[in-house]
Amino acid sequence: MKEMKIDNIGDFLKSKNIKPSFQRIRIFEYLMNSIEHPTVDEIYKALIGEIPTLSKTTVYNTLNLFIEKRIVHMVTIEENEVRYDADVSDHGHFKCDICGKVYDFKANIIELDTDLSESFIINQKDIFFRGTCPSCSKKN
Amino acid sequence: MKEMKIDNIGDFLKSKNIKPSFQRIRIFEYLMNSIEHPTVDEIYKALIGEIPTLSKTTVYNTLNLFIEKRIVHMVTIEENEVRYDADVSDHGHFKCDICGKVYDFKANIIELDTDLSESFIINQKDIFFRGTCPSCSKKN
DNA sequence: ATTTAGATTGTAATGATTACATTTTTATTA
DNA sequence: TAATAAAAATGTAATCATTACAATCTAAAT
Ligand SMILES: [Mn+2]
Ligand SMILES: [Mn+2]
Ligand SMILES: [Zn+2]
Ligand SMILES: [Zn+2]
Repeated sequence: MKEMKIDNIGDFLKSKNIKPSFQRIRIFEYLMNSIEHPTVDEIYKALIGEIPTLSKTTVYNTLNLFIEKRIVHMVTIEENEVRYDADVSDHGHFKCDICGKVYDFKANIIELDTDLSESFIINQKDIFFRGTCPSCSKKN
Repeated sequence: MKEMKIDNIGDFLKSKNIKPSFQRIRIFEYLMNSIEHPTVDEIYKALIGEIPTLSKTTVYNTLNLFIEKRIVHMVTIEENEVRYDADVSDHGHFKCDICGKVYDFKANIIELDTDLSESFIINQKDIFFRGTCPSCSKKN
């Protein structure tokens, strides 16, 4: 879930040099209001009722465009499928190995101390934790 | 590449409650001596010459067992395929978006400041950076 | 109205991973 | 040792996410 509310998604897309087609607006809106980092399949299933002509390929194309324009991040914490996130601010992801749910958390990635030399150009920083979430550990 | 050298892989596997079959020893040895975080396919192709009866399924089964026993980590920085790492110490991965190479780097993950509550049980911490590596940025 | 670029779609292909049944090897016990 | 049981290894086929590619549609520009 993107924290900063965007009032007009069409204008926002235009400001990023993306033509705001109906499908693109709805896909971004859905992603922006999701908390669960949906997969392509989940996005497709959520919108096919409202946009009966939507194809999965369009969802793929749109998300790849959003990633290229840096308004969406790929989340690869899952092994076999990619998830997407409209919150491109620095934050970490926690995946519960029991229930599979993915949680956001704040992390001070900028101050993280590494031995990477200056000559590495860093475009994206991701932090993934795995373990057991509070609600799953309570059940034991 | 695992920094701490293991002199006898059979004994090491036994100490982790893993029966040291020939295939398991060779797969772990290959992973331990690799620097490139190989995929299942790369491991299979590297060993099929020496072990002509090896099947890809065995590589999958073996790696899943190693992960369960916590002597190998999954590296999901790639979108469509999982990579594996016999170095289970805390370190980060940098993927070059140009040449696709994956680099290790040291990172002080333990001191990373997060707002995750105490009730999250963390089993694994991963840090992934993306960008352009020095040798690729030199070419521009 | 014509042209052109971009947007959308569908079909088929690819490629990673898993399910499952079978065979082989190893360990245990009579 | 021989019989039995458990674990390891294998192969085939299925599943599923993703991509390639060609075709169609839309909307803006001339
Ligand atoms: Mn997130
Ligand atoms: Mn590594
Ligand atoms: Zn959980
Ligand atoms: Zn590079």
